[in-house]
Amino acid sequence: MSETLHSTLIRKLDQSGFLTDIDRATLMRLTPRSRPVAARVDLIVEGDRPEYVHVVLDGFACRYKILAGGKRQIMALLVPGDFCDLHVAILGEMDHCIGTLTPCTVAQVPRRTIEELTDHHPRINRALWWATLTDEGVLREWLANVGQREAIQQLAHLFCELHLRLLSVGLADADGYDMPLRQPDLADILGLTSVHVNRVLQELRVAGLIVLRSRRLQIPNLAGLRAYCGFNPNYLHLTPRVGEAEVTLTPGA
Amino acid sequence: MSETLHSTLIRKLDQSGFLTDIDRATLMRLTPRSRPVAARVDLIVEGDRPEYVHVVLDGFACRYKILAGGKRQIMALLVPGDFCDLHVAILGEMDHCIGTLTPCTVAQVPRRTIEELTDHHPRINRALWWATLTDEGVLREWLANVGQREAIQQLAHLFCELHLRLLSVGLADADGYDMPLRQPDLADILGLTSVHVNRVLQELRVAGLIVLRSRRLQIPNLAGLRAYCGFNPNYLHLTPRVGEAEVTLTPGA
DNA sequence: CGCTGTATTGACCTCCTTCAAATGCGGTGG
DNA sequence: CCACCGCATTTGAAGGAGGTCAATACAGCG
Repeated sequence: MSETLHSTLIRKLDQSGFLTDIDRATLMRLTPRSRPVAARVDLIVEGDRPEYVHVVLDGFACRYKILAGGKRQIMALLVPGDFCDLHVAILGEMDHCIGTLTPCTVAQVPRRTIEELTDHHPRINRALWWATLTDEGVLREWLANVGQREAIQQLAHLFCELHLRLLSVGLADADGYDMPLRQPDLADILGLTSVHVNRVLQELRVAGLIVLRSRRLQIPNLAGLRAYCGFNPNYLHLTPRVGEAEVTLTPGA
Repeated sequence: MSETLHSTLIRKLDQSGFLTDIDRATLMRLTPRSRPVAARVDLIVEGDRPEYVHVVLDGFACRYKILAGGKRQIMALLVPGDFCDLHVAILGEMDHCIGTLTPCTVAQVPRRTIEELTDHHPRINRALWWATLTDEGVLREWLANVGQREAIQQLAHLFCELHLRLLSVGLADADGYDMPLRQPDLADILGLTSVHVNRVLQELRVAGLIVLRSRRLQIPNLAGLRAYCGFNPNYLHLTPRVGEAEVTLTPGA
């Protein structure tokens, strides 16, 4: 199921709209080196200064921090195509951890290779900027989600976001996708307890907004779910063609 | 009080450690154009495609979003030296608003100038990357703050962060700084109500952790405040010299 | 000295947490 | 095919952090 570094990376960076054939050829010359990683394994921990930048080829990983008190906050979901740690190419030391949530395939690119790309290939540099800035857009939306929305709308919003992100990499279809995250993972994304996530999931089911069983999320009424949480996909900066079929933006409850 | 674009920008980007004299000379050739902006005024609103990148020279501004329901989440504080919208040079359309919180002086740099810098000046490019990635680090910490900490520790953490950030631009001293934010602003940063911020501020005062009156925040016991909220400054990626005098990292309560 | 905006207080409410136990489910071995 | 194990989900009861609404106090300022 897992794809190559080349196809994954090119599909991802092509979404920026900056690449030319020359750039794609440059990316094709990268020497892929990938490895399987089990679920719930750390790829990088806070304080590391890794020599490689990681790209997820298959599975779900996440950025997270453990705070004093032992609570975990997940600060990003990393799905196939996402860079785990472009940061370290610039900042040196990691200020958070990266771990798998499901079994993953992960590719490694030497830090020097990234530096070479940003220094000498302006359009690839811009495409990498684009990837970083869209990540930041997602992060901002998550902050708004956790800070302002009620639990039930938080969950609905997360499901809407994942739907579009997975669509853009061919891992979802119009009305659903595989949802391998467990309830405690969802809880640590949203700043809730897993108990409350459980109760709220049931509310969403009863409202007919989702069908979630055996690790598969079905969305019977996409427009309804989006309206319910006030979902506006602009922060993902996707090309218009990705799953924009019938976005109805009625202000949510 | 407001400084020039040149000195502000160079001080900021120099923190990355990437600039040479040549780069600084390049930055000196920028033609500054700055303007005063009153408090509570929008510089850019969601959906804009501005032709200028803004830099705060004086005062406090913020990134924010208004969600369906009218609630405001502040997603970043912009203090002197901070870029408001490097994003637009790459992403085109803004996915959030930027507004002043206090009276500000703001400089404008044409979008094309930024593109020219990122394309042809590798070390300035990296310095801009550094600025963006540290912003992202702050955003992650805010998410963890809002998602996992109790209100009183959230406030303490915010005060610790601001202390270091303002120290790094010469706007704080060892034991305090000017705090122009009103309680509703603090509330929208932390995902709380202003009523609750008020009550929690009093708790911090009673605990002897802060003295806050007439827009001035005093921190009588910095190590104590940091320990109280488990503050770890690593995410700011500051050079060691900035205010690291006596960071004591005892895990917070 | 009154005006305006911010800070403060009180009473009540509810969303979410906590703790602990029970249920369900996918796999495995007998 | 069934019994059993380990894991995730589900449920219940009770408590607490923070929200809501509305009134009051206060500070800076013309």
